[in-house]
Order: sequence, then structure tokens, then C-alpha cells
Amino acid sequence: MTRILVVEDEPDLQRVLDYNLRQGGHEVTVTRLGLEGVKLAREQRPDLVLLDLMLPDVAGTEVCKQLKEHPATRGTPVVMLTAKGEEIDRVVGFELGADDYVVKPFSVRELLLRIQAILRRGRADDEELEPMVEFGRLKIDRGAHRIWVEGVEIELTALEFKLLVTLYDRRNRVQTRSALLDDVWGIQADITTRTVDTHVKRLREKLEAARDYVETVRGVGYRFVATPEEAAPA
Amino acid sequence: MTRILVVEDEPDLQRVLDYNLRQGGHEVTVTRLGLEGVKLAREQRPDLVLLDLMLPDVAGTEVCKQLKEHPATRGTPVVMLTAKGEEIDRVVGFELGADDYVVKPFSVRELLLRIQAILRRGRADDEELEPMVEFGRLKIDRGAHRIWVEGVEIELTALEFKLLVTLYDRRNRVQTRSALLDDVWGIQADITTRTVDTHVKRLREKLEAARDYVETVRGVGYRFVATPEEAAPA
DNA sequence: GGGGGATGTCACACTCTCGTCACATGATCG
DNA sequence: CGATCATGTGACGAGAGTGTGACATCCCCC
Repeated sequence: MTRILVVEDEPDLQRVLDYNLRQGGHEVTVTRLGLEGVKLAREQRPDLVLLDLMLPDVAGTEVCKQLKEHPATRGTPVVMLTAKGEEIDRVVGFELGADDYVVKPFSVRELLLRIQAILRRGRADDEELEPMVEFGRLKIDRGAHRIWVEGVEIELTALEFKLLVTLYDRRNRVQTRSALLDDVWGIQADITTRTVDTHVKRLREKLEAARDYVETVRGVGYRFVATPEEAAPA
Repeated sequence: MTRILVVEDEPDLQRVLDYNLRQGGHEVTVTRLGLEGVKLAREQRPDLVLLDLMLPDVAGTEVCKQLKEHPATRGTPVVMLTAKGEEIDRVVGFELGADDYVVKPFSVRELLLRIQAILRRGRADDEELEPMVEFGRLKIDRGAHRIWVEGVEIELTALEFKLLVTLYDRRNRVQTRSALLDDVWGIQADITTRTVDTHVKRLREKLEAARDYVETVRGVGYRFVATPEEAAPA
């Protein structure tokens, strides 16, 4: 049984999330106020916090910061709900340390799936599986937003990190540029698909020795591949 | 070209949706009755169903449930249209399995964005159903866009891959050149049917040991056969 | 207010793909 | 056995798809 705290002021969304998370076997607490959220989080120690960026009383960023500052709630994963154009970079970046974010408008079903994924990771944490993913010469710490290539830490921007993780999560499957735009930039980003190319290029530059993990599939999109040089058939 | 089934009884909304979806390049079928919608969905296999929660004959939730129960329509994404205060909670998420919902009154632009996003993702889900196909000496990974012949990976262009998969999906049935043009190249084929020959040739070249899977049926077209060696002459 | 990093966009070069043609080969039928 | 049509093959040029560097803009931090 996992406990989830939802900090969200839209009644419709409140109901949908509440109902479905309960249906999924979680214990749910809902509040519409940020400060109340911080207080509840400290008292109840939920396993995950769903946090709207835009709240009636205080900014979601502030809530997130307070959660990450207080020892009781520091380890709790936070998923932010953001509108387009809001300060996504700060949210996911090192400053606030949210574990994931979803850009509004989003598919509710997708959000629920994502929450489950994060909770799975969390549980794995308790055992001995990895919140830290190691993959050949690449190591990813999703929580801390850090990566290493052959043991050397590489600094990525928030976008680059999100792009890498998105590719990694669907590894061995081609991702079209539009699919990447949806997942990384959000569904209502009116952005050229060429932008993806540019960021892939920047990502590869920084990955250096691990650049071959990101493969181009001409005419289709990009693919994160398990074994760059040696195409190992199962 | 994607097909969208609209189940909606308000004439005004019908018109707006029909117009805008067509404008967005979709093929649209409209019905005002839920049961009719279920029937149409099974017959036409649309790529997405837009479903009003409040219908004259049966509840939208019931329609949704039936769609998700029947194997022919289980994989089809459903977007629910609801009024504020209607039982949104049960609709989305995992109980009824609708992929997303929109609350009336909604912005058409937002609805279109959601539909596009779901369609992009929906295709990916289809691939997930059977990601890896093994067939004699041939192995196809649709999700990754990769194939192996006797364990060795073969690089195909996007077109060649699509041609192979199309032939495979209709295996043991002859495909005329124009049928292949429609399925692989798209409806707007101002292309010589001879082009098919050339690409079949290129495909065979790359398939090497597996080249005999693609059979020529003289005077008709091509066929992907199960058992290359025993091509029984009539 | 200035500096610097992050991000989106554009233009250009280059590679590869793909459609088409011309010709070779092979099959079918009288 | 030859005529004729269907298919296989190779070559070529146009065009699309992609990588790359440069630039403008925005925002944060000092």
C-alpha cells in the first residue's frame, strides 16, 4: 500500500486522480493548497507527491523547494504538473529537484502510467535494484539528475537530461521526432521537429564516448540502443 | 490518413468536430447513438474514438466498456467528452480504460492536440503488442525497426522495412503492385508500379539467405510465403 | 546592468534514398 | 521455336533527411 499526496486545485483533476489512484490500490490525500501540502507531507510521509505548479496560495516551485529542504520529505519523489511556458527548466533542474514533470494538457492515462513507473522505481530502491541505472559505459542517476560516462560525470542541461532519459526509457525502440516532442517538450509545444536534431547533437557531443548509444534511424527517428557496436541478437 | 469515429448527439458539436477533424486531415464518421458507435467501431476499425459521455440511448461509459471488451476494438484509443460535474473519475484511467478526456466546453485546438498526441502514442502501443516476430531464418523487431537474417542484423531503409513488414503482415496472400503502393507509399501514389519491382529487388538483395520469402507471382504481384523451399508449383 | 548559459531556429553541406529509365533476362503461348 | 510481355537488373539524377555551426533570444545569477 503506497500513500500519495495530491496537491491540485482543479476539482475535475482532483476527482480523476483521487478515484484512479485509489482504484490502483493507493492511499490518497488531496489538498488544494500548497502550504497545506507541505504540512501534510511532513505528517504523513507519502510515497509520492503530485504537485501542480500553479496553486491558489503559493507557487508549486516553492512547495517543491520546501519539500526538498526538509529532512522528513527530502527523499519523497515529486511529480510536477506544469503548464506550457512555465519554468520547466528550473522544475526539473537541480535547483528544485522534482523527479519528473508532465506538461499540461496531458493525457491522464499517461500520467497514471508514469506515476506507477516512478513508484516501481521507488520500491526497487527499497530492495536493492537501482534508482541508479548502469548501462555499459553509461550511468544515470535519475533522482539526482546526474550522469556518468566511464565514471566521469557529465553535466547535462535539464532538457538534455530529459531527452536522454526519455530515449533510455523506451530503449531499443525507435522514437519519432514528434513522439519525442510530446514526451520531452509537451504536446502543445509548437516547435520544429528540427529542434530535436539539434538537441540530439548537443547530447551526443556531451556524451562523447557514449555517443553511440543514441542511434539515428534514417527516415524514422532516433533510438537508444543497448549495444552500440555489437548488435547482439537475442 | 487516420480514421476517427465520433459518437456525439449534439448537432452543433457534431458539425464542429466533423469540420475540424477533416481539416486536420482525418477521415471522420459520425453517429449519435452509442450502440451504433460500438457497431461502427467493430466494422470500421477507426484509429481513435471520440465518445460523448451522455448519449440518447446508452451511457458513454457502457460504450467505452464494450469497446474495451471486444478484441477488435480493444486497442483503439478512446477520448471521452464530458460536461463538468459528470462522472469523469471513472471514465479515464484504468477502470474503463479511456485514454483521455476533455471537459466541455473545450477548446478545439486543445482537443486536436490531445488527439494527435494519442494517435502518435497509439501507434507505438500497437507495436508493443507484438514487438518481435520470428519467422524461420527471419526475425523482425517492429519497435526497433530492425531485422535479422539467421541472426545477423541487416540494415534496411525505412521504405524497405515498411515494404517487408507489409508483405509479412499479409503473408501467404498475393499483393498486387498497386495494393503495395497504397499500403507502403500511401494513397497519393503518382508512382510507377515498376518502382515496386525495383524495391523488391533491393529488398531481396539485402535479405540474402531469406530472399526466397518474397515470391513473385507472375502477372499479379508479390507474396510473402511461409515456406520458401517448398514453393509448390501449380 | 552585464555576463553567461540554455534553448529555439536557420542556413548550408553532405549523404543517402528513391523514382525512373534503359536494357537484359526469363516466362508464356501460339 | 520465335514473338511478346512480365520481371530482374544496373545506373543515374533529383530531392529529402540529417548533421553541423552560427545566431538570436531569453532567463538566471553575479
